[in-house]
Amino acid sequence: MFFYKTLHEEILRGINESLFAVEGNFDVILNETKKEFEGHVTFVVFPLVKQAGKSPEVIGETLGNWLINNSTIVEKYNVVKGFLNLSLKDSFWLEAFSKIQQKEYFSSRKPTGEKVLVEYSSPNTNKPLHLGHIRNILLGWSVSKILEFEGNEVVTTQVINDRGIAICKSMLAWKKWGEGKTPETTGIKGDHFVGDFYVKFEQEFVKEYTAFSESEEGGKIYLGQKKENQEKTDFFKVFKNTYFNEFSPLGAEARNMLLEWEAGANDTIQLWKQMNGWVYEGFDTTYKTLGVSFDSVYYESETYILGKKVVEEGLVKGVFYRLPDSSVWIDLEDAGMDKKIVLRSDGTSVYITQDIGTAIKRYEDFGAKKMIYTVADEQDYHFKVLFEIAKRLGEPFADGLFHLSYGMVDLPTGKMKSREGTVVDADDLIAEVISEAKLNAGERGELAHMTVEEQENIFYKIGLGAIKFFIIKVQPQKRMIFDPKESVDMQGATGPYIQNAFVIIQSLFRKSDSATQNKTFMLPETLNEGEKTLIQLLMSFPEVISNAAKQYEPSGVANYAYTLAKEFHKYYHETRILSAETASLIDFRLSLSKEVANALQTSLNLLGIEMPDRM
RNA sequence: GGCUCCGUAGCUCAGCUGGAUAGAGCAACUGCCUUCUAAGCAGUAGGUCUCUGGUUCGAAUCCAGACGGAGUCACCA
Repeated sequence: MFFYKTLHEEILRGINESLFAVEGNFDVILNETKKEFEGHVTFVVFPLVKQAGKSPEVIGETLGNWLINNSTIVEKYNVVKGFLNLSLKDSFWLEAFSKIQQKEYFSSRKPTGEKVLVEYSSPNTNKPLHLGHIRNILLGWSVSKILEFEGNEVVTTQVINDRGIAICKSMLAWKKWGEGKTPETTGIKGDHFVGDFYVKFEQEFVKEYTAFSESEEGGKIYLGQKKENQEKTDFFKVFKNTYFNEFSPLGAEARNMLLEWEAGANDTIQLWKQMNGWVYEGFDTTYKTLGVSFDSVYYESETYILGKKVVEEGLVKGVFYRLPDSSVWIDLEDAGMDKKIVLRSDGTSVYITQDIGTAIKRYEDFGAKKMIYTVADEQDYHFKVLFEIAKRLGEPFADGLFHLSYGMVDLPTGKMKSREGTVVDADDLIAEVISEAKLNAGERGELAHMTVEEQENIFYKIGLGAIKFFIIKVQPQKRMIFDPKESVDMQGATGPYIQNAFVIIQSLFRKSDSATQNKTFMLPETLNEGEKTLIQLLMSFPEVISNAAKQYEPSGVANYAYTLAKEFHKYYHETRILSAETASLIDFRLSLSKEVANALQTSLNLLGIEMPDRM
């Protein structure tokens, strides 16, 4: 609120001189005046009532009067109940505007010297990315951009779950039914290709399981193990996992493959590398389309051993303890959590062990004392435990760990379920929203003169702007309902609405007389309310970004950009810009528009959204 | 059951470091393109901010409890 520093001081002086002596540091809190009242800034006088010994109205009048006579900024005031509404002089707005025009205003802040690592995406390699990943990726990316803007040195990273039974299922299915096909020979994107074999495995497994449940052997098991009054279909719903592990030939083959992988069997490792390679190619395409990138990547197949050494050291320090069956634990009950296993009795590591190891490895690699994990809220407890363990191990980064938790994405029909085929695929969604942008643009005809390539680029920016804004405007901690129909909508509070405000401004500059552009203009003597509102919004830009950085929360930036775009649309409608009364007024309005465009573009860039020049 | 998160208009969401008569968008209805891009603007209608208590001059916002929804409490990840 550095624009209001002088006003703060003046109000404080006013209280001292017209009401009573202020003791200590009294906090003058200013609010923006609500639209339905006259004024720009409101000072609430209720907190002064007791000390002043006067009614709120009298205090407001007294202070307002004092400001009229002594303030360099306040032009008018009015008092409504305990609210002192202040109208500020045009000179104040113009001075503020000249600060906004300085180059640094929309550039990233001076380096803080702080290094921050941001983890996001972190998928499994057995299926393509879906809507849930998109929310994760957009959040993580946006937070990394915002932190970077605030002067932090940011390292983006992910840890890929590239091992385990899931990928073995895909591998087995490909081996059995793949007929040597590849993404190249089929023209299917690599991650989808591998995902299709995962689905194929499940289909074959279900066939096998159905046959089993109808067989004589299955019948015996049902009769022998069923609970009282349990229907056969209900029993076999629950029994599926046990069947996979204890009876299924396919299950046995898949598990055998996992054992071979762990033993380092050559053929299996080759196949594993081959299939994961296809998946990574597919992921890379999607990441590229989404406009995100990673400075580093960790693989669970490499990091899962890392934690073990740490556990051994922690045992010596007494942070962990070993049970007779040789499993290793940590007792977090005094911190309000449970006991947690960190090494299995067979000496292998569990999920959290890897995470401890990975965190330490990352600290060795990058020396970032702040690490942010973008992971869905189903893992809230996991990260609470992880961070507590880091603390007890005395890791230097333990206090800088943050779980950027976000709610799951639901569909209007309910939860996304891969088994029921209701998962929204990332690539499909992106394609859909781009073609919707194309459809809309076709109706408008603004782009008719451009080459196909230029047009495609614009549809892409608009489509991605729509989807990204739609997801990022919702606060992370809230579960969100994703309506595919709404997400491709480009009217109202959407990415394209904001892009449109930007595009209109670009058009103004194209149409304005180039001789008058960027010339130093005479400041107009009077500003209209729309101009003051825009300047006031531009003034709050730094605060919006720094709040987003402090809270690791980009939704405020999205909402800010929308508010600003809305005010601009309104201003544009009410105020003539290119045909203003004087040349200098034209210049001023163009300059103001330009700063609005800067604010919109900078804000949306921090959300990973690009601006088209036309649409 | 313990813990965590969520509950605001028909729907999707803002507002939450306490301030005025709780705001947008969508959907519905009315106007506005011979004037700078109508992906726009203006308007009508829509509310017991889940409920109950507490703190306060003042509570959607803070605290406690209840109700409803979700998640989690694995030698899964």
